[in-house]
Amino acid sequence: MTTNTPQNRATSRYAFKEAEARWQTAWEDGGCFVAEQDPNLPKYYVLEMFPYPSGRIHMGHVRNYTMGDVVARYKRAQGYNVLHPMGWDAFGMPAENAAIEKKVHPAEWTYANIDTMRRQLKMMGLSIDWSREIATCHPDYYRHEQKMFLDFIDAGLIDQREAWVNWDPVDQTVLANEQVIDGCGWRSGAAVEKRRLSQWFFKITEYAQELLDALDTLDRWPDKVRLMQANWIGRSEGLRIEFEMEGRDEGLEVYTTRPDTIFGASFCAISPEHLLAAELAEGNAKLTAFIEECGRRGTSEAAIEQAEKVGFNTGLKVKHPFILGKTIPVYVANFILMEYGTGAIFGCPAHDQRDLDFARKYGLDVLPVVVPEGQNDFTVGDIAYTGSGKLANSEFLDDMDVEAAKGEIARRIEATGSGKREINFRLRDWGISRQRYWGCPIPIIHCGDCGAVPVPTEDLPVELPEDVSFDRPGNPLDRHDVWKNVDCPKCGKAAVRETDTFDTFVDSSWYFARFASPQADLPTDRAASDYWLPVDQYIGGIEHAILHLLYSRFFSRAMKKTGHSGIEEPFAGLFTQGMICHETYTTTSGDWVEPADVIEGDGDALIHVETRAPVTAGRSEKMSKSKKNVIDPESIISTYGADTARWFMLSDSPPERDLDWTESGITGAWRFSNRLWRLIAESADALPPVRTGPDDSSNSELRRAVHAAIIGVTQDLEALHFNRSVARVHELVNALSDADAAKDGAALREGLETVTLLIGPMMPHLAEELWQILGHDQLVADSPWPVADESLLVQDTVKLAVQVRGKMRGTIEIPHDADESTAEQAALALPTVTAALDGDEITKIIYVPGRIINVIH
RNA sequence: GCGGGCGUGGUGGAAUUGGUAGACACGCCAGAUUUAGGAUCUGGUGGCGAAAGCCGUGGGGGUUCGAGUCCCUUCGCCCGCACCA
Repeated sequence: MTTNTPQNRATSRYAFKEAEARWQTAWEDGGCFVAEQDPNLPKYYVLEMFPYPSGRIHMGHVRNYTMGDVVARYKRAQGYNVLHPMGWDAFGMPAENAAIEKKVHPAEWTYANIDTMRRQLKMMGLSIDWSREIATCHPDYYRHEQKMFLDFIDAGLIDQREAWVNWDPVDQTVLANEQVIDGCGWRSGAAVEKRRLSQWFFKITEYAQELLDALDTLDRWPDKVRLMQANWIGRSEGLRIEFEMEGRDEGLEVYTTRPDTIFGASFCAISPEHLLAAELAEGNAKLTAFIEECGRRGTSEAAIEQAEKVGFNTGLKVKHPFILGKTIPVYVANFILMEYGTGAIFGCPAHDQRDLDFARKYGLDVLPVVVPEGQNDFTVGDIAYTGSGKLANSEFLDDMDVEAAKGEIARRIEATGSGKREINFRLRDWGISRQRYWGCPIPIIHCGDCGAVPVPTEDLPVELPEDVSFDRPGNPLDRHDVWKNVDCPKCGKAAVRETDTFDTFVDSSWYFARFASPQADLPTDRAASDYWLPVDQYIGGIEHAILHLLYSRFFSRAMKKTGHSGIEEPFAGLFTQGMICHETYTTTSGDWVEPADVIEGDGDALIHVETRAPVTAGRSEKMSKSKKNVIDPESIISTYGADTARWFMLSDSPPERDLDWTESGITGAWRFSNRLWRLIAESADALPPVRTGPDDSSNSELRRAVHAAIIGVTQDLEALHFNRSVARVHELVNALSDADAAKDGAALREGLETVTLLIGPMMPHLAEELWQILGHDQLVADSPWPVADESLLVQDTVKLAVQVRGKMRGTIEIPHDADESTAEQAALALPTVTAALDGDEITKIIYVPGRIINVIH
């Protein structure tokens, strides 16, 4: 203790380094944040998306974990039994890239990163139960994942089939979509090919309807995330139609959501991956080349849809089902997805933009069959018409609206037996096979006789072999003969292990459940998970709005079906935070410059600190290493302290929006924390002693400010509006700074104690320090949240805005329960009002008690 | 291409959800003070105007007694798109 004599307090600044370390030790020694199951206490499970151990924490982590920590500490103060754990999403490609580039084993690299990042997170003073830490790359974690996979197989939730991948012929490896740049492998530069590989799938599509319906129950999720998931699931009601093909026995099955436009059909198109395309390509070199060319695109939907729409006329024709004698050409087209519907469509160019682009390119007919109300001479140019209207050029459908026409076509098609109504989903099954080393091994053994045989439970875990090298292309598991070659568990013959590993999304789809019982022998301890689950507040980046969250929702259902859990929805509350941005700097030659290397030269011009070359400030962008606009959290915490960093993260920017990192922002937070420390350290000795009984303080104005702040901060924290709670704390501190310790001692003590408790979740170290200075022995971490005395907030009079014809003309102060005539009289007595009326007759007066009075003339 | 979001002073943002636009903070201006500190304190600060006042929430239009908030339209920027995590 160095700061506790009055002299020191008055003259020194807050010694954050020493204090933060001291309070972190106090929390740890007291076991403050160790969560224990207690059925008598209401639980609250706060979880932030766990980090990938990429090396060091970044500002996005600081923001994410600060917000979660505020919620955790606030809920703890409110009397909840809080679970707030931390772990590592530790499998993934960067570890393998490091192995290739830096010759370090993925495990070694990963665990070293975890050590660094754990140490950095601990510097932040988070209220985390570190005894529950898990890492997904540890066999103690992934053995349970393998067990659940086997249970999922038994429950019929798993499928094995072929699927397309991006293949790099030089690196002999499968590429992620992000590794395909302009159709070439990111490392080798070789043209990417598409290959079909046998892969494992989770049958998430069986839950499509349920996952869609249950979105309505997630009332503490952002609407936009629910909407994005609903669109992703993409339920559509349409019609499957079989067209007769000329000169062939079998028909062509297409799926359409616009059967009403069938009279406008001018072509059919099938996916390059369609079986018919493959059949026609045999002995047709041109078509084969076309299909191969399509295969050189990436597999991503964005790449497919953005590519210019091209097709290949197969020469085949189908018969129009309703126009006798009319035939329609069949194309193979690059924009048809095999995964959706039947992999074949009929194109009606007038009413679908993609079809229109295609038709214009190949000179196909564009016949409008839906005409907007009142436009009889309607034609389509370069923009397809997708709105409502009346059917035209469509024989028996003419003059119907779109919905009626859809129904009529469906009825007629079904009557002929050439098709049926069908509900389709855009959602595809979740392919989980990854041809990589650093992931959870898929516990399957392939036997020539028995096929794919699950590894028996007693043989789990299937551990990754450690003696692997990355000096050759391809998956090291594939060439690890000792690990790979095993006996078939069924028949005992020589067999080989599955060398694919799980998608890392599998790891992150159930970690929240593992935190409830991280040491359990089974994947979950049901008593623990039944108590703690679901997660009450989940916090993370918007970039996970779809995949991670949807997969976790599926996994919860699968775990319920297999008895591993009792819940369907994993995350009762969800909050998605914005990103951290920073100004970018470039030299005249366009190279990025780190903020730390930029200084002001002569005048205001920016220059490079060493080369003195001129530097241009660019727009603020998401912090990224490639743009060199990152600020290292550890250096910020060392310089300003964890509390200052946390306070800045919470200030100003609404948490769901992007936050601009600025030097002035962090120094502003730094000054505020010192100002608050000084305010309390300097007045502590002049205050009356710690209260023991009811408050009898007299300064009601000050007390009103204090209790209004309690209500405001509580509401704002409850709504996760951290920036507003920060503003309210500022307001309270401003009010307290104006108070006189000699005159309003008791009220001031109440106010200072209150503000200390209110900042507790946000600046926990400083709060402990101030609480001690104010004479308390107990930790803030163990203290209850302040409760407002609402009776102090009742005011006798209210200030009312007075408008004349909606224009603000002044204010009046009247009793809060004043009747209309009192308010009117007061309003009309205002000189600004009489001036604005200018003698006109009043036609109407609108009086909204407590809000406004509006005089109309 | 499809889907989603955002736009308010010099800056970050606030606005009880249709009722006094700009809380709070940064910056800036003026002053004070000093143990010269990553200072502190006091006052001012949306724009135009001497003032009265007028104008102001990306642009245009509409609904309403009243619109930052609701509707239509338009522009700009950002995010996601299934093997990144």
